[in-house]
This record gives sequence, C-alpha cells and structure tokens, in this order.
Amino acid sequence: MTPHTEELAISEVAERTGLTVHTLRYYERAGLMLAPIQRASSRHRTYTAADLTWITFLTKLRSTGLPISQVRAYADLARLGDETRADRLELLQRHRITVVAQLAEMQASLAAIDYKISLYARKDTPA
Amino acid sequence: MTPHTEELAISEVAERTGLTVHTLRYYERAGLMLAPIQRASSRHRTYTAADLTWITFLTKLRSTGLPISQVRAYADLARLGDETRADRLELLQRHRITVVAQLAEMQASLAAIDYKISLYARKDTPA
DNA sequence: CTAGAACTTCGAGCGCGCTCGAAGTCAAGC
DNA sequence: GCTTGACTTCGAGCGCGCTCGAAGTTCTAG
Repeated sequence: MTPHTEELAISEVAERTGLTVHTLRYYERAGLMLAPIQRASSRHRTYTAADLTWITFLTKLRSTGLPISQVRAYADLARLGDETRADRLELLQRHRITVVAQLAEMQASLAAIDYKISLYARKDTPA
Repeated sequence: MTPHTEELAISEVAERTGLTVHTLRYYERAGLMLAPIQRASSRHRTYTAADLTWITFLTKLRSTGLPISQVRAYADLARLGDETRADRLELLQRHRITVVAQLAEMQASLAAIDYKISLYARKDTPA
C-alpha cells in the first residue's frame, strides 16, 4: 500500500484497470506502453498516473476490437512525437468507423434476438 | 445455379450468409444445426429455406459474442422440442443482458475515442 | 534470522474459432 | 471417354490474446 506517492505497484494497476498483472506485463513486452515503465530500486515496476491514463485508454481501444498490433502502431507513433499527430488521428478515425459499424451490427443483431424473445413470450406460437 | 427448387448448395448459402463453405461445414460438425442438413443423390448438402433462416439467426448470436458452445446448447434444446421452450427463452434472455452490457461498454469506449479525436482536432493542444 | 508476500523473467501452453489442404467422388459438357 | 469444377471427408494447423508455471529476488514483519 504505497501511501500517496503517485507511484503504483503492478498489482494496484491491475486492480484499477481490471487487467491482470500477467496481462500488464504482456502488454509491456508487446510494446504497447507509451513510455518505459520505471522501476523501483527493487526492480519492481512503478507506474505513474500518466501510465495509468494510457493503460485506461488502451483498454478502450482493445475493448472496441482494435488489434494489439494496431495499438502498438499507435504507441510507436506517439513515441515519435508531434510529427506523427496526423497519423495517430487518422488511425483513430479509421478505427472509429469500424466501431460505429460494429455498434450498428450489434444493435441489429440485438433487435433480431429481441424479436425471437418476443416470439417465445407469446405462449401460443412456437419459436 | 439451382433454378427455383428452394434447395441451396453450400456455396449459395455461403454467398447469402457471408460465411465460408468451410465455416458452414465446421458449424455442422460442431452440432450447431437445428436439423440434419439433407443430401442430394450426389451426397452434396442441400440447404432448405428453414436452414438458411436458422443460419442467419445463429450468425446474429455469434456476432453478438455468444460462444459456439452456447449456440450448440440452444440448438440441442430446440431439437428436444416444445418442452425446452422455457430453457431456450432463458438462454436468450441471459444473452440479451450481456449484449446490452457490451453495447454500453462499446459506446462508452467510443465516447473516449471521440474525445481523444477531438483533442487531436484542436491543432494547438497535443494529445 | 526467518518466513511470507509480492514481485521479477522467461518461455511454454491454451482456448477459441475458424482455416486449410489433401485426396477422393460425382455430374455435366465437350 | 475425358476433363472440369463443385462438392465430399478428415484431420492438422493457425492466429490471436492472453494465461500460467517455474525459479529466482527483494522487502517487510515478527
């Protein structure tokens, strides 16, 4: 329980993000971190608030289906600095399109499921 | 090109459902079909309109993330007849809950992505 | 000094959902 | 009769995203 140091142990990050410590280490190995995660004298990882912010955002990318390879591409660009802003924006905008499409498809599928449920709800007609 | 016989070749079903012929055979092997797919004298599969309807619905279950094991469970129940109506309804209702939750999560993630995009769109502030 | 918990690295393994290739069969057209 | 092409079965393989276990280190408390 690090008191108020702003630095978080990996277990604390896991708790706050809903990821496992295994996944956090995996993400780091996979090159998804924006900046190298700093280490304490014990060689333990110490996450900053900025790290946590990024991890939170990356889980949103992941939960909308952006492949890890694309998240890495985004992180790679971000590490290169301001010059890549346009590329990062484009990546996000392209992803946005696919997310919107996914939402539409899910909603359509949900409607079909709801319709089926409504058929079951009428005791008479078999579904 | 089967003229108007109501019976469809696997390639035609693939075209209409967006699945591949490989996937269609895989689904059958996996026990996802409601009724056995009939065969022509050539041993080729011949799908009926009812088969197509079911396959269309099952892709909606799949596209909303219902695992194949659950689709099979549903199909198994359906094959058992009317007595299992309540179970099938419950399965769909349970799935519905998770779909709604997924939609909410995706929408929240989309909002975060949109916010990030809006930051990029302001030329000044770096994102 | 010792025990225990929390961390470390590394590489292997796994579950899911397809995806594919090999080898064979069948019907239709030339 | 022969070729072409769409189909068949079967089992192996694969890509993704973790997930896990082994073996070792370090800090903290008792």
